[in-house]
Amino acid sequence: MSGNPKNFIIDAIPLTRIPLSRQQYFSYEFERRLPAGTLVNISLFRRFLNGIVVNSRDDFHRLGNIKLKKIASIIEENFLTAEQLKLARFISDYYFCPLGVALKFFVPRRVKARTTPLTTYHLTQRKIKLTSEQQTAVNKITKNYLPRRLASLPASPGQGGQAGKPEARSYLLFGPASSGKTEVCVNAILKLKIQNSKFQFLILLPELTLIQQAIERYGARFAPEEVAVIHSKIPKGQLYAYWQKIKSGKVKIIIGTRMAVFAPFKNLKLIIIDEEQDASFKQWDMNPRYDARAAAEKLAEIHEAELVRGSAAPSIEAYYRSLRNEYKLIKLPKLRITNCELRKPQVEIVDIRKERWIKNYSPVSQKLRSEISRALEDKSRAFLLVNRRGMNTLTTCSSCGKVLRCGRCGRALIYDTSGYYRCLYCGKNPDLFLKCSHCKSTVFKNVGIGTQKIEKEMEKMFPGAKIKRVDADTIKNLKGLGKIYQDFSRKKIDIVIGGQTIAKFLPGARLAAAIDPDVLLIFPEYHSREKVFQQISALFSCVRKLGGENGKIIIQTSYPENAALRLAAKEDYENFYRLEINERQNLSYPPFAKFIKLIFRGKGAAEVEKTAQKVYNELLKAGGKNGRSKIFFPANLASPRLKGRLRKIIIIKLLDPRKNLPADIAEIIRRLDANWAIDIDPISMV
DNA sequence: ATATCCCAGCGT
DNA sequence: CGCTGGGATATT
Repeated sequence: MSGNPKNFIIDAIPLTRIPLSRQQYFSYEFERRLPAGTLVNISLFRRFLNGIVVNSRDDFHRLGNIKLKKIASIIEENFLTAEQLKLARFISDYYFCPLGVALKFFVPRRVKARTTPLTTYHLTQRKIKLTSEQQTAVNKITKNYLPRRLASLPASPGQGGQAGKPEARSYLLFGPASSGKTEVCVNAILKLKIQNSKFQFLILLPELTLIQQAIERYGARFAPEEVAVIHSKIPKGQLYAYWQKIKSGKVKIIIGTRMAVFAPFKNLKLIIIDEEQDASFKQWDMNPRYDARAAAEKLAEIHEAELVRGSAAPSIEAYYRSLRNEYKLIKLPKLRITNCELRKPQVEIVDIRKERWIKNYSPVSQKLRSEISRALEDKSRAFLLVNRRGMNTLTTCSSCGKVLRCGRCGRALIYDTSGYYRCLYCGKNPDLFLKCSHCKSTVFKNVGIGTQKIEKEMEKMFPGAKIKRVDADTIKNLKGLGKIYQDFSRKKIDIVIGGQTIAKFLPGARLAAAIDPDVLLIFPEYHSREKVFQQISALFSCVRKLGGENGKIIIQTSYPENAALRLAAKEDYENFYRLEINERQNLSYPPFAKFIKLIFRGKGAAEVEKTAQKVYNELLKAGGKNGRSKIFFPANLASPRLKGRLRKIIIIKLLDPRKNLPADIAEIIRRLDANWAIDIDPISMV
């Protein structure tokens, strides 16, 4: 007989991967109850690891001879808050991630900080008088500051609203570049801070590059010890110190990237998601593949906090939801800056095809070239936006310029390393000897301009100019970033070449140009047009930062008639939205459908083929019944081989995104082993 | 993470 | 029949 009634059974989640098909907790013996959230050390199959207590119960006389191991040691009682446990559960359930893996992200490495953080702020506490529109926005955001129970939100993001109207506690703050969105947020925070000095505020940013200016704008209003900065480059010890100060309530404002949602907030009252449209909020490369925007929404629900999504070009999903009153839409008027009226930047769409007629084969048009040299003469600066996606080639017909497209699903065909043209979306491989569907030509051109190519071109064209290419390598450390910022401000750099985030990071440029938005425009993704719109909108914010100066924007393209480009050039978001939402509805894309991406990674081609086929058949059987979902045949990826393993992708499209995932499909996904990557609401489908 | 079990393939 | 290696499995 085992089991001692005087003891207690403690259920704990080991911080490791337990297959989703199994129970996520394991039971141990201990002489007293332990509060949920306690960090313990437990033995699990001949090794010791950390775990989180989720439940304690009385022991009982266990049948058979079931022996439980003892909790090895208690590291810290009440280590995780009840709110953190709730959020971890949500992430685990919604994103099909083992609970122990999700919890890992809530547990920082418990090490002493080597140095005390010494953050210096540019204390530019200039008092700016808000416009009446801005003041109204502040009032709207803060009017609900008293805790009020929220009619239960939909359990999962992107699932639309309830029949009954929920209290507006989520806002979409929509205003063009320099319309004062940050001022509104700062003032909302200050107002709430006066109401109750214990309130905590969270500012989420999509990328590291944007952290510093957020610290300057938000952090300056708080004492240095009330500010925490959370991102992956913060040293472990310092991160842990911040974690403790957030938990104790000492820290009042938390500025960070997506991982900041895991912090142990004590009295969270307002969450601001800046650059709401940015896809970097979604973690796509490892578990949990969560979207910080969805997590923040859950976090706001758990803490009964206000949530503000801010953007100059909101995501289609957010705007859609605001029109359905799931978010309250707050619009700031165009072209108004706090103290001076701005002239609209001159925007020019340059038809790059005409360059070929005048025998210019450079990726830089005559027009852009002359604008750059004019900028150099004026000693003003230029920013050239090059999509890093340029690595991916797409193919155009050399004689008519049409993009090669898949006959089955209409997406652009991509030249594969194996030497064939493929549709990476639906897996169809067209004929070996392709003909252009339009003009029957068999001569194609693989398109793709990278940052290096433009850098070389600039060196050739402007030998005296100071040129800086900013890409992933440069962003690796914060010091390098700071240097670029300073060099650019002090005019030590004339031309910067980089991606979209650099446009938002830079202190502004007189000339901003999109070198090749076409790559993005015809990229085989349902949201490619949305991305293009966002990129052009980033050029506007880059140029606007120079205050009253008259800026210039150049967009190079082979599709000057393209509606997304033309509306972006006019900053006409509403019409772009109308166009895009119709397309999404007609073709059943988000927010009218929901995608799930399953990727299998294996060694041998036969095994990969077989496994993918098997799961595909199971899914077909489960989902095919009611016509509510569509399962795409296992396809190859843009890079079929990765880290020596072959890969196959299965896309599930749920046609009724507001309904819960069908139970039989969920069950199949739960049974997939560790060789499968599960991505709910994926950003990319290739 | 890793001991253990199971099975295929091989040699005697 | 026994030995070996590889792969899947379970973990309180």
